[in-house]
Amino acid sequence: MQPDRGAAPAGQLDDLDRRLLSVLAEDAAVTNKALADRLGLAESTCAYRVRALREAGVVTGTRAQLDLALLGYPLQAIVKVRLGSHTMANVNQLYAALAAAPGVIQAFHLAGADDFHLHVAVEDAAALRDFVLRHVTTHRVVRQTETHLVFEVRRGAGVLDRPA
Amino acid sequence: MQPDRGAAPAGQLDDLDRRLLSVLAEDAAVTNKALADRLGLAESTCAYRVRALREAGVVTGTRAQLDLALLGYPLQAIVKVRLGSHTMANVNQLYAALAAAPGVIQAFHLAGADDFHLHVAVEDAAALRDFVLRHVTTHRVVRQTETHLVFEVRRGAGVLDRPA
DNA sequence: TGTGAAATATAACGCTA
DNA sequence: TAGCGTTATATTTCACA
Repeated sequence: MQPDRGAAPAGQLDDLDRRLLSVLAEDAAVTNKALADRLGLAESTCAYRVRALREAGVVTGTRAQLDLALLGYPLQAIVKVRLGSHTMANVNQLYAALAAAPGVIQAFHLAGADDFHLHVAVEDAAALRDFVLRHVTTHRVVRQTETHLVFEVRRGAGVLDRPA
Repeated sequence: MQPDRGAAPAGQLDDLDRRLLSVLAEDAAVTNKALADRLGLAESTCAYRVRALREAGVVTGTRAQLDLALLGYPLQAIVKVRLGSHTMANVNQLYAALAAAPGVIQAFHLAGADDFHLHVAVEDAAALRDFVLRHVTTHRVVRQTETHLVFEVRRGAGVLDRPA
């Protein structure tokens, strides 16, 4: 068992870690050499820190980002879902079903009047209607839905670009 | 519901492309060899298709996914924003400012009563109040905001797991 | 589709401030 | 203790046949 050489524990991220994560959050495919050069680090140091961040669970994975319009799903919407009954079994079961519905990008479980917000991508308006009728309102526990067209989604600044 | 054929990029996406994208969407760091093995392709063929998808713009990039709670931002919220004036200049300028605000993960521009939904991650309740007061309500064009705690966010099934 | 050269990643080590 | 430079080894990528 290797004694850890100060592997960055989850609670103590320094500014260097934040800059590393900031780059990786934008482009996870960057090579270790390029990353090291960009931050003025030695390659060995850079590789070590990145691995430590991975092992600490700060980096949970890497995902390819897709152009949904090019894939044939140019229409996006937010579907607000309100329940009639809030037993834990109802909520959990519905949440799983909604998240698994085809076309759902993200499913938010919220506090407030709306129980869930579904961010969905579909082919066209007809497909959107079909989605709601088929995968949302069919559940008996769903009392009400409200669907809003998404004009545009932008990635935000994220949490890393803060003043240290 | 038939997906219309007009929306596809230069090369039509076949079922193989969808399976490639499905894997890459879950783990962009998968090696070409592993990806080829998993789909029963030759490595060179697999590499060629992935590159073609990249060049076609279907894959727009790869991003590291971070554990926001471990980073020190365990609280997430949806901030609904309503405007008082909807001139194009107002909307565009505000949208840019909101998306650039620290802590914003995603910014949705919507049709309907709410103009924007901001998905934000913050340190605690005080930071959430601070975020709204400092980066949202300070803009004169903002008429009203409404903030909802996010219990949980789940990744949805996405658009690729549909019946072909 | 297959192959081999070049690039890259990984892990270990001693050294330095 | 954290960073650096180096080494050796394994793996991956990419152009070309």
